[in-house]
Amino acid sequence: MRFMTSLKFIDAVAREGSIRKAADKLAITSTALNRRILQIEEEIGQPLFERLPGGVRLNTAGELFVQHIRSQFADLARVQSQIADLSGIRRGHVQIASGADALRRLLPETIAKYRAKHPAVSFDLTRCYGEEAEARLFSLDADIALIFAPIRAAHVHVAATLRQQIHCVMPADHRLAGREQVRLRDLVGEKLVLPTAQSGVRQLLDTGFLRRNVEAEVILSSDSFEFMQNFLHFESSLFFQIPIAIGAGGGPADGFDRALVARPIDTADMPPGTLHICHLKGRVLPVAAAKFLDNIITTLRDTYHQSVDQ
Amino acid sequence: MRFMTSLKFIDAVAREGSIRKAADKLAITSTALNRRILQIEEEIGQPLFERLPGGVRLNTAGELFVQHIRSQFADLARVQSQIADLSGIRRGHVQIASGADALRRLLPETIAKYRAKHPAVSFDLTRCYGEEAEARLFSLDADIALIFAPIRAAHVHVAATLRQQIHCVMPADHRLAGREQVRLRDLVGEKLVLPTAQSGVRQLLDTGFLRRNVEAEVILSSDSFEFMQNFLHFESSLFFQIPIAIGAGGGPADGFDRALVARPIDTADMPPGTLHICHLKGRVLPVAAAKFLDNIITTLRDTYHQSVDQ
DNA sequence: GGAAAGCAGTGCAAATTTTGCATCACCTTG
DNA sequence: CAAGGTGATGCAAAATTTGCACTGCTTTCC
Repeated sequence: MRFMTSLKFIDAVAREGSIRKAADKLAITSTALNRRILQIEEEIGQPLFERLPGGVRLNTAGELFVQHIRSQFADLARVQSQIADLSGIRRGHVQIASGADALRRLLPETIAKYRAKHPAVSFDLTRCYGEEAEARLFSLDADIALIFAPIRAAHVHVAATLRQQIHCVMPADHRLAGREQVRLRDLVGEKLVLPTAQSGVRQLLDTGFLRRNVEAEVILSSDSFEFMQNFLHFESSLFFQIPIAIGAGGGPADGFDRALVARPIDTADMPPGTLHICHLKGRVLPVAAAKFLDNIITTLRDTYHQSVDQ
Repeated sequence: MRFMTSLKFIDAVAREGSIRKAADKLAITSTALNRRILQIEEEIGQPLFERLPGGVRLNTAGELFVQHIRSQFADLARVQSQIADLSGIRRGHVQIASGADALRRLLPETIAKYRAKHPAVSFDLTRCYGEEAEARLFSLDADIALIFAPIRAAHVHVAATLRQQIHCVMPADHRLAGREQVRLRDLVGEKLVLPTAQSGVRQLLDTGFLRRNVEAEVILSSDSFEFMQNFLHFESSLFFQIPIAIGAGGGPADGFDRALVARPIDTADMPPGTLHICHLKGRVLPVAAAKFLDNIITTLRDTYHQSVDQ
């Protein structure tokens, strides 16, 4: 997109915090880049960057302008995707910010299914926690966010929600494996492997332990579900997941080998958490992203036979 | 704005319906313009214009793209205005679509008052009827619309409303001039001068006559209030206006010389109409426009001692 | 039916703009 | 005080954009 280069350059400089570094990334000389920026600043009538000894930084005007630039890019992507759709070819790029939960089963499955129908659509998956996901929606670095945590910011539009009870994952021969449900007090004395504090699952668990006055023996915190799951094979312990991470649908490879089973926490001890499927409020998504969002929602509805929309 | 030229060119061609004509307006050769358009079409990957024997016309993709372009321009204007505001200087250009009513007194007064405080803000006033005003908001050719008629389109956001009773304007020595209010049946046998059919005032009057079964003798229809008012000096007749057009506040020149008086229609015969002060839904107005909108609303509130907001 | 006038598209050379090199002035860090 | 980082600037080369002359097409008007 020739006519957007100057704007792209400004965005790059803002991100890098240095004209020379940005020039390297953009494969031009710093002097050319410098002059483009000076020219635009002159056209705007005011500087957009503060010149610091170690580089440049956006000033207030620059912040406003860069935000404008980014929304332009996002809107251009939307228009392009819509135009491509006119000729029957769905084309585009979908950027998703998601917690680790949805990245385990839900997104791989849903994306593969979608790409089977529309191979010209590419995806970008970024794993992050609630707050960062919201920030990514705002900075237009993400089209869609899947957040298993309360929504904080007002600028986030929740397209759908899904209630998910936390499950306790344990070796198949564990004393609790026979139960239909697990009570929190059953976990006393058990060695627990929990997600990091930023995770929505962890926050729910901590609240539950606190309220039920259960002393949890946390032997390990990790942000990797894969690590935690594999750890169970070496040291007998418990970890926790929500159904979308387990793949309750029960596909060919359902996330667990035979040696592990998942049992839900009793809802009396801990209410289900909410998975939020979101995009930026007021934003019209590119066709590819909008349709993929629909796909996620119908997939979830079909899999969990729950009302999903909001 | 160097970096917007290509987009400005496309917009111009779309408006003119011909590359040559647009080139004339833009003061470049048609060949240069032609090639810029071909280049952008190539970058988009699809033609934006249909080539007709008599010129060019946007195709579906082009419609989408041009709409995107226009929203970009509008948003850029917003950002520029916001940046200018940062340095204390309010700068900008406010585009207003308004019925003839508000153009008589309300807007001249309000704009002059605003410009006294912010002389770097320029204005563009376009007189038009409800439907066109809504279209102008949508095509971003207007920031603000003042419409004395029902709002039809869903994309219009009504920032404020003001109830306005239609007044009957007559020579000061007319037999009805003594009344506090005028009933519709009093108008039987009178020679009436009415606004054109598209006007909101006319539509209210027609409805009223129909409902009260009054045979109105319309000797003249016009879209010019000034013409109608002056006509009364030559042939004794009645015409109709709403308070904002008369200047109920009663400034130094209150729109009428001594020879004319205005009396409201009895609300039992005809409910007051509604003046809608609108902008495009979901749009963030440039600072200059947003603040001017506030000014209109406070002016109206102070003048008419009515609750104005909605 | 044919000429005239309108339109968009194209090859080629001139004009303009953008780029890169060398270099300056400035600041921080060691 | 030197070294290494930053953004800014003069000048010539490279790249792009522009304008002219012209083509091929269609409609319109005589």
